[in-house]
Amino acid sequence: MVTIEEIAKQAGVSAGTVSRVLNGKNKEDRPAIARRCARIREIAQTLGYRPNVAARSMLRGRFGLVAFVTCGTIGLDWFPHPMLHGIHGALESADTRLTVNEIAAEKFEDEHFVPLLLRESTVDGMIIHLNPAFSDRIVPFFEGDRVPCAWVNAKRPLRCIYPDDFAGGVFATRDLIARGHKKIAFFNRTGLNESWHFSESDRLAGYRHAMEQAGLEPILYDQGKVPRHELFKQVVDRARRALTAFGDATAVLCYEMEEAIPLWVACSERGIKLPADLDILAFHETPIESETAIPVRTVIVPFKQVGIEAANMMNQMIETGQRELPSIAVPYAEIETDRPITLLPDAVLQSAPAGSRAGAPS
Amino acid sequence: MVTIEEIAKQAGVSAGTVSRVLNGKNKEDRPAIARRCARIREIAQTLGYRPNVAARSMLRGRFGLVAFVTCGTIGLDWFPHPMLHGIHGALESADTRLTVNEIAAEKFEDEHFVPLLLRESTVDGMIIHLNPAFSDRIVPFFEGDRVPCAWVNAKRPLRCIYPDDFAGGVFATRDLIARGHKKIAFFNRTGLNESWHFSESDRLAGYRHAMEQAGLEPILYDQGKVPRHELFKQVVDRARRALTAFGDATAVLCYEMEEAIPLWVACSERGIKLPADLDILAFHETPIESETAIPVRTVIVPFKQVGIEAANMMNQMIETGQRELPSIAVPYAEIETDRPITLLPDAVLQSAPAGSRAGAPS
DNA sequence: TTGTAAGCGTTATCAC
DNA sequence: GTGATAACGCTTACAA
Repeated sequence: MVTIEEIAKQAGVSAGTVSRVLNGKNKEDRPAIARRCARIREIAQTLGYRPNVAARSMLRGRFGLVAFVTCGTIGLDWFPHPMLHGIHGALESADTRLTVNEIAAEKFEDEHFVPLLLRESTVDGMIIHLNPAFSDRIVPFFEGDRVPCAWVNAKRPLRCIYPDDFAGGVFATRDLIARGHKKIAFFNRTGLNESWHFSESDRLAGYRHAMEQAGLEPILYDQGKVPRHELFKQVVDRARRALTAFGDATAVLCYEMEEAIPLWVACSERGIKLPADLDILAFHETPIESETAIPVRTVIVPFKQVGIEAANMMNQMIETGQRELPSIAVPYAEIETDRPITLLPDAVLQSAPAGSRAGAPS
Repeated sequence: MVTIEEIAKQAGVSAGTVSRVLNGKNKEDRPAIARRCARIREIAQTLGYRPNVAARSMLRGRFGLVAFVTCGTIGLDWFPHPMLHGIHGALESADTRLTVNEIAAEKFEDEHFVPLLLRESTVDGMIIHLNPAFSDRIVPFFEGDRVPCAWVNAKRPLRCIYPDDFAGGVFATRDLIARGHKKIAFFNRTGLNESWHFSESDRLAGYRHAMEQAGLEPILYDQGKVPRHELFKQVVDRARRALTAFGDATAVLCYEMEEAIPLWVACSERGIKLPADLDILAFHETPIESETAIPVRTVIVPFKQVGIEAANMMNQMIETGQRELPSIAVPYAEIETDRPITLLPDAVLQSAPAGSRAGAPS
């Protein structure tokens, strides 16, 4: 590895000087000096010098690294990909790196379990996605830590960033109303008095609110209490019953894609054409139609923005030391029919010319 | 932050001693010594000591960090989630951390572009997922680097780890044959002499091979050259034409989920019942039926295993300095109808008792 | 603007 | 088994 020392030797100056020049801490106002600085930079470039982050971290007392923690179980360690995207982008803008840590929640059953992430000191903060299927009891484990936490897709007064699902329910319902629908149903995942995640009851409440404001009658199907482990079984059966319950509705707002697709299956069994006979709108992180070719419109859950806000909050906590930041409900803004996938035409990319970057021959 | 120095002070020993004890480098064979060591550990525990990874890295000359690089463009920065899972798990077993770096491929059009990842020295290696939509010209950019690379889902002689799609095609076709089918079609994404990714031509070749070996006639639909940017458009139209071309086939093997769903749409338009009238089998990373409720069986692409092998290869490169490792084709092994989603019953998790881990009050 | 030197937290070496 | 001490690569007073 190329060190500052080597550059210093080649340039015939001291390490401190190289460091200062490379970090732009010299004015370089006189030509002779400017030339020398240029030479130093050139040598660094030629040698392929890259500052050693570990050394820098020690001085700064910061790692420049934030963890994205997903806390689920195998097969349930799901997180929305756009969220990762948002987090990554926002951290990058602050020259911060991102490390990903999957933690199987079962492991916490062993009370002595400490994840790798917390066994050593490596990160300045943690952005945590606690899978909705898990109990909140893991929360204090992380909240009690010395390293600051922000929580995505969770809803508590402090340090949480989540989609504003009540507003989302209103937003989606108003879209259907604006399209001229009067008989609009809502297809829930669980029973109407149950909720497997706050997003479910919030979207439903938003729907109810918007319907009431418009003087329309809510149309619902109450499937009673569905045990957690049954949630993803017999979905088509439930969709068939729901469709019957919805009667002459002309539009259905679905809690998620997992409701929309079985509903569409049920429709196609009965010869109901979409979207002509029934306008299905569903919440999902990416446009359902472009993923599945099924003609369903999608209310885009703003997970990317959630990620961005979370990363920004994290940066703020790190910069200021503040921990008591209020939570953020991120508004909904998009309804999409199709995602314009832009595949690049056959060859757009230039290969990077050799020597165009810091990395040099080994 | 708690340092070794503080522990040393409290314990009345030197820093070196604390380090040795905490790293288990003492035999601790005599009771007096064992007791002292225990006390040191206890103090560390109470103080919530965590070794500073940056300091450790400097000594070791290693970061204990590997990057997963996804090189695509917004909306195309896709990678299979199970792969991340596999990489994460295998790295964790080697006490190595994982950092994720998304790089928008367009940025390479600027020849001076250097991603954050390569501007500083932070990782011991890079596992790269180059989106199939991109040109291979980015390859030398990374391969020329000082930091070792492994490539996932790419196919070259060295340092690549990819699903063995030829064998996968054989595997899937034989499954259909074993189920008694004789008229088995293959539904390709592009024209038969085109291929947008090696997996497409390999699966097709595997299918052809297995059919031939069984003395069966391949049934294909050649859609001619589909321009890249048209690939994901008019998919249902193409599926309708394909279905017509397949004639009296009783089973169809699809290149991917994006083929299977439109095909199913086309079937349902014509009143063809699945799986009774037509047995659809498709390649995908996770079971299609549990994701979409559509009755299609899935040949699981072994991306998780690809991730595991990649991480292992990376570890080996780091350990041994070897760079000329031969590529690995990972075999197919699973066909699934449904994924058993195990949602935990309502409360399984114990909250971690305070003090059960290194982290202590701040 | 420069060189010198101290120091970040840890580990390894070497006498004791 | 222990305690000094040096070293890892870098930044930053401080004095020149």
